[in-house]
Amino acid sequence: MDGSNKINKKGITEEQFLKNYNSEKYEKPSVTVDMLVFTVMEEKKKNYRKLSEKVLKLLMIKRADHPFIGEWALPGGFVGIEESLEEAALRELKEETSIDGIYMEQLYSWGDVHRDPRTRIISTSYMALVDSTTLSVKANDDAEEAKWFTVSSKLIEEQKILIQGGYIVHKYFKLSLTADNENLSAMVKKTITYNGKTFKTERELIESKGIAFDHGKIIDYAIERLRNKIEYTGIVFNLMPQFFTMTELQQVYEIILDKELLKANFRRKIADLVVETNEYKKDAGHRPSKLFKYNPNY
Amino acid sequence: MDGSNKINKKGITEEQFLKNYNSEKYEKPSVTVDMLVFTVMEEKKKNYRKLSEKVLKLLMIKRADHPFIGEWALPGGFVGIEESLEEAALRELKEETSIDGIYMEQLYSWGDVHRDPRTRIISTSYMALVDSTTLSVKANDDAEEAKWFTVSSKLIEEQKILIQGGYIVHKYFKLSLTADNENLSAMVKKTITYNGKTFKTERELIESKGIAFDHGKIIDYAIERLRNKIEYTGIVFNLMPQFFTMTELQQVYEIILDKELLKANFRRKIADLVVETNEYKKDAGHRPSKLFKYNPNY
DNA sequence: ATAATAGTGTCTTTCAGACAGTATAGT
DNA sequence: ACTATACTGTCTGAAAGACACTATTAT
Repeated sequence: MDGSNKINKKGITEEQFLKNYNSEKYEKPSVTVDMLVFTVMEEKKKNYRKLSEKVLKLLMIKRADHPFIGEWALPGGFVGIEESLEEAALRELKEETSIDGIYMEQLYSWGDVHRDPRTRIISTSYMALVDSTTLSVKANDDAEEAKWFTVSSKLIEEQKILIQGGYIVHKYFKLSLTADNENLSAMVKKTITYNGKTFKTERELIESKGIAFDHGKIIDYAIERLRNKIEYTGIVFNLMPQFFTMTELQQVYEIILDKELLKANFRRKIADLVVETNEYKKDAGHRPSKLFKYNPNY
Repeated sequence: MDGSNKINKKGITEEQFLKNYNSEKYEKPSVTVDMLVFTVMEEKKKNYRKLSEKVLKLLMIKRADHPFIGEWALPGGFVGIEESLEEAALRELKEETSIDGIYMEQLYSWGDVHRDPRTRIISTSYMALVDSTTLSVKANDDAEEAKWFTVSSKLIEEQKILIQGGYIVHKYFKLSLTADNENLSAMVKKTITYNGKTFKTERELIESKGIAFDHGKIIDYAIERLRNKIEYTGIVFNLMPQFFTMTELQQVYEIILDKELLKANFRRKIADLVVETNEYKKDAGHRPSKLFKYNPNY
């Protein structure tokens, strides 16, 4: 970048400096990426007329070795010395899911000193959103067991404590992951401190059942981000197939936001984000519904 | 966490496993933190009646050694093996500014392979917002020169290219940093790709004058985040003194959003975020204005 | 008196929330 | 005919945007 021949105080040029640079002076942490792969799947219908319900799913891997042997962890792995963070994340994603062109964004970097019992590990988490209709989870090479868990995070308690010149709010979120015979859970305590001047938000994992490392906290963070972003971006469409009905789209909003929406209002709100097609979904014992697709020109 | 005596396939217990764990199997990247310390300062008045104008400032350090010797960089440094990312960021912040209780949040982790010519370095950036009235930048210990630069980022060109089944949008942002006799700049190209299915956003530094490393890109990212967050959080108050007038608050919004706001509407919008006091600012050749403070109960 | 800012009132348009109504397939 | 869903219309109230008006100080 700086092609100059400038010298530093010791009279050394940049070329010489770089040749003699020793990055091993201090001990380095290890760096990993963790993937949060979300998708939406359908539960089977209860009767021929009813629509099928949708659920939010997260991909987890069963740990085959220490530490946390037998517990479930986010897919992920070490960042190679010759690959960027994003390349590492994409590589991990491809190792688990077979398709390309998946939406992915960086979430957060977790750097507590003792978050991994093996050694000092800093992990950057990435969230990926996939359309389950085009998805296939790869055969488990390394006898690695991968499974989709239904996820939900619910606020179960909130307390506000007044302190000198400010206050502290504690929010307790119960995270649940379920899959056929597996039931994992975690309790995350989110603390917002206002000291009369500035805010500080902290997340603490106060209980973790069957979820390895601090991954319960990471999952909770990801769900929060997903909830926020669905409100002001077109991020949902990454979870949808190319063609979908308005009701299907609304269902996805509802499971992510964890609340019911009014049909008429929902349609008005997202009208500009979609384009109608001439196709209809003629399926069950009721009126067929028009298929829509994403409107990228908005 | 898992106090069990489970053994893995090789018949090894967790205790033995951890004792024999060797984290040096693969070469590790170095990890640093970079601080983006923003504040708002006043330019002197033009006449006795006029209000002073406000400017957004960013703290930069002049590089005394290779690489990028003589150019300006964000304050930052290596993460110690026994400190968390956040502790490292707080330590760097304290080395530059003397006061505690500063608002700080993690922004993003930058992990391109060749972003630093010395060695492979992954950097996590943190944004800090400080109230300039209580601020003092520390004396420069290491003959390190620290300086506040006026920052601005402007969208100067936007082009949309239609491609097979989607489009690409290029946005060019011109970043300017100015301080007395220094004039730094960078051009950042933000590319949004829509391939008919998912979006991808990339940032590329296409020009950098006087700004070291990829810091131009990081600064641009931070300004975007600040602009977004000011709209839906109370983050601004970290840039304000305890007591302020409505006009002062509006000025801070205006310099961050880089657009003018209508007084009456602005006051209505933030009315619930502030509480009026009985104090007035009696200063210049015009009507005194009431002082407000932040309303933390909102 | 004047210049500059402080502060308020109100009109219009847009949007969110609530609810009620009509339409249409599959059995 | 019936059931479950598809789809539309409209009322209300809140909020955003635009603009005009009045109030108050230091010089």
